[in-house]
Amino acid sequence: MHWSDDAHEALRQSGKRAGAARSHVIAYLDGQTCCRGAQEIHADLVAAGRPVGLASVYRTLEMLEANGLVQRVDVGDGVVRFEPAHHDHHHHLVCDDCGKVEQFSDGELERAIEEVERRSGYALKAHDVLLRGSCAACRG
Amino acid sequence: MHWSDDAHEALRQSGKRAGAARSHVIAYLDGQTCCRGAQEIHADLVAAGRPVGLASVYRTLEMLEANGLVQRVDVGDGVVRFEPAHHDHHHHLVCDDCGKVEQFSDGELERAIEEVERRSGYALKAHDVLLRGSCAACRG
DNA sequence: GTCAGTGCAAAGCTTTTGCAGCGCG
DNA sequence: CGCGCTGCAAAAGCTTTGCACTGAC
Repeated sequence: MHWSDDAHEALRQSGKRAGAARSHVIAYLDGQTCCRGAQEIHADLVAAGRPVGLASVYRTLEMLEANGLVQRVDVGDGVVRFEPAHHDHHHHLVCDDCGKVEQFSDGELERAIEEVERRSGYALKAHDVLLRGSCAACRG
Repeated sequence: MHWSDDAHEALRQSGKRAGAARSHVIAYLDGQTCCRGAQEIHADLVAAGRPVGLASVYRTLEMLEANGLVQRVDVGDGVVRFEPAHHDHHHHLVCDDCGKVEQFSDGELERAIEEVERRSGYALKAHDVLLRGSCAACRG
């Protein structure tokens, strides 16, 4: 069972119709390992010979986010990125020099966050951890 | 010793000149308890009868960030915020419903992050933790 | 056949940049 | 007095919105 199947099914059940643009965006996201921005998704799809309107990419991402199917990732460079809400929870490392974004995960960190969430008084829906610095390549 | 004194001193030592706009922005930030966006700073300064060009606010924030005097805070709403790089390290809780931003801090969380940083292979300069959800008021 | 989905283009925002002139050092 | 800081205005991105049309159901 792929994420794309879950996504299509969830949208169908919420009364949305399936169009070509949405299918292309969902298929594209399913093949990615980390977060992607709307412009990036649009450019890649056009390059792959699957022309999709930029507006449709934004609208699809908005819809996916509203249904909890993608998670918003903001690394602070003015571009909003999204990634499939997989089960393999992770966070991000950003290189301030070259802009590269990598992922990592850590159980101890998750436990600490859960504890904070419990005491916060908020009904929390998501959390993000962002580490910024210079990657090995840029340091050299 | 206020943060504003540190800021002025650090900028002076890095060969920058002091102008009215910069002084107003620094004084403003010194009186804030949490992060502020550039437009917000500009509007507040104008309202306070200290007219400052919006471009100067951006340029001052950029300069302060380059010198490590302010920390960038991005809560994912398309506005980049900044707050003085105080010694009291903290992170942020964002209410997705009303947009309110609060702060919190937790030693266990910091320890976990430090451990991840150590193993990352990056030369890390900063980290951020963002918790998103609904605050007590919006849940009611 | 209806109406949501799509694409294009225009508008809206925040942020950045160009440039003339003021003023700190 | 020179050069950096400032402010205005224009430009540059990313994102959103309006509108006519296509196509899913």
